[in-house]
Amino acid sequence: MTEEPSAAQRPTLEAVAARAGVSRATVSRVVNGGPGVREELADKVRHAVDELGYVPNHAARSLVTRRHDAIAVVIAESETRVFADPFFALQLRGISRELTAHDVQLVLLLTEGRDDHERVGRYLSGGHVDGALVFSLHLDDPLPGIIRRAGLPTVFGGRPGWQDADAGERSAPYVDCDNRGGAREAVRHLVGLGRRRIAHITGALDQTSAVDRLDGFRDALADAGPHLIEEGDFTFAGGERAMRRLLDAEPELDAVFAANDLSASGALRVLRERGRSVPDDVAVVGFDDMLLVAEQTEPPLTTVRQDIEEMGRLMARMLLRDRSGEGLAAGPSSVVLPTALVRRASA
Amino acid sequence: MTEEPSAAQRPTLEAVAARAGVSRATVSRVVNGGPGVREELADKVRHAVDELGYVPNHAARSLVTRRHDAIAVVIAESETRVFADPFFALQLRGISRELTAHDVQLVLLLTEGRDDHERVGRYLSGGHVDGALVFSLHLDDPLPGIIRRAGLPTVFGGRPGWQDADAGERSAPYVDCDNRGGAREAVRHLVGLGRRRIAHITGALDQTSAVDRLDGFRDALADAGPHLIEEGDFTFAGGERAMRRLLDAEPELDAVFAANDLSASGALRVLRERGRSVPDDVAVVGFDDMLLVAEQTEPPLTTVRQDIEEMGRLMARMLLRDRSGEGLAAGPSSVVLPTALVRRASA
DNA sequence: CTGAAAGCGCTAACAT
DNA sequence: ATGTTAGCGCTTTCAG
Repeated sequence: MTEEPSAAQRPTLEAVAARAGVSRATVSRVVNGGPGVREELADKVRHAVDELGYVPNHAARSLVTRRHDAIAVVIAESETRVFADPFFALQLRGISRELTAHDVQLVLLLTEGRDDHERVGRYLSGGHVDGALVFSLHLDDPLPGIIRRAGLPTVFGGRPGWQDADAGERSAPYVDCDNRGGAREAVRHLVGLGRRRIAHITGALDQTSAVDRLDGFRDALADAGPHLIEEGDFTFAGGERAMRRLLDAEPELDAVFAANDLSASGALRVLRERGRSVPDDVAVVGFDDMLLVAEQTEPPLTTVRQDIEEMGRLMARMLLRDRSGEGLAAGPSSVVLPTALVRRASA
Repeated sequence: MTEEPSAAQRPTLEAVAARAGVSRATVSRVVNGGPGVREELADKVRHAVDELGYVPNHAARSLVTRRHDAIAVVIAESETRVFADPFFALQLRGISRELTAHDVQLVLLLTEGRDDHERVGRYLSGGHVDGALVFSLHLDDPLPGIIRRAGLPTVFGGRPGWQDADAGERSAPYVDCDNRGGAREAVRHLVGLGRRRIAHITGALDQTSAVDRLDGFRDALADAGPHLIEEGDFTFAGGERAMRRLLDAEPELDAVFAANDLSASGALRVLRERGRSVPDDVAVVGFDDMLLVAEQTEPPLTTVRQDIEEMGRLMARMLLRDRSGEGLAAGPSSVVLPTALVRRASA
């Protein structure tokens, strides 16, 4: 009644050693692929391991090695966006793939606003994981500071917003796509189509991706009047709102570049409501190439593609490289991936 | 050069004890809220903890308590669906919320097909986590067996497909929504609208949710001819394909119930292509109430809502209840949540 | 109510 | 090449 019925006592290194007639150290060597064990003995050990169904105790191992073979993925995004947008899911998959290949576990930390930062900080400083992958920072986010103090190897997803000076000598490594270049290309495409009044629906401007895309827009259209730029927030509803304001301010507009596909999709909806045909009256370009959204809008969306899964994979790879002790000098400290314009029907 | 520059030696229980002038045992009691420590001493200890910035070493603790304060979330879904569908993201959020409240960590295990099952099984049996939440099982999935053998407390997301007999006396606890009842209600709604030729696009029939929804369809429409039922796979493309076949087989159909919103959305696209107006010519009902999809289709989708996030939260709660030793007799072993029809424009 | 001491299972020097 | 040994940091009887 008090005894745990199943989940019997798991065999220890000691038990394997006894069974194989060797010392614990030898078993440890075999299990961890250590060097210099006679093949004959190693075989015996492996047999004993199989027979007993031995699995190393991770806690005991961590206690001495101070490694955890686990990294944290922190998604610092609130309600609205995280899960309306398959973006994070794709990154997660990329990350998961890479980690799996290295037998490293993924601890997922979802934050729900500022209160959570403390909790996350505590966890990250708590020495439970070997590193962290941090996404979707906002400009005033306290997380980077917390992390730096914790001294935990970290790679950021998207260029962090703080000044490089703050970060000391080496700034934190990050992976991002070429937001500015992609935006520029999108707008140039619109210009090439002969559009003259091109508007922009921005993303949430407390994130560098939104700022960079806005910069790209301006690169291509230095003289765009302020009434052609309307702030959005990367959501569908934000896209709708922005599109309404744009149409009110500039009924003659003939193109719009939205900071992501979700807001482009909101814009499309408003354009339809207002009787503008796309792309005839108004051409629309998005950003992300989120298939679930871009392929299913009416009409399908011309957009700027970024390889989101690859970004995730890359982040994980950079973190693991760091972890394996290569440290400072190895490889570039940040990576910016190229984007590509994907033409569909909307522009 | 060889010294780790940051990440200095973290203080141990011992250090705190020395600082507070008490024994390790006392510090341990205070830190863990143990009973019977004089308030005066406890205060001293707490001060020392703060001054030193002491954080307990999790590995050391696990080693002796055999608890990990971590659970695994296993998503056993392949490429196609996991990340096309915000479904899992929502569940994850529900789970994360509940776990956070209990200071339990979430280890995410994404599988990529059968090869991965072994890896996941090994991890789950490896004694790294206190329990598991498992999603999206397919009928012939080896995972349940592996898990049962590992003797790990587990709650399934969605009714598992195996026969109860296999599972021994108590079958595995799960959380699901009332797929059958929801489907029935959807179809009755269509009938109430006066529709006479109602078709069904199923989900992937190796998952119980798809089978249950099909059963619900049949409950309401016992005499539906087989040419009115077309197999889909819960994807947009699957919905398109199925809709085409249905229209070919039964051009006169005036309604379709799709097993989820994504496939309903594919159906909508085909209906538009073929010049049928929705809902005038053909009424369409989906399942899930995935806002990203259902609110943005043209026209917006009438669908069956399930509270996905709540399902996640509930699963976590059930698992934690189990973990806290209440064991067998406490509470119902499975939960089926109600669904609700959400009327929009498509039916 | 508090302290002393015995491990939890494993790795990594250090011997041999 | 293999074995011996000393902890890693913590919880938990058991004495006092």
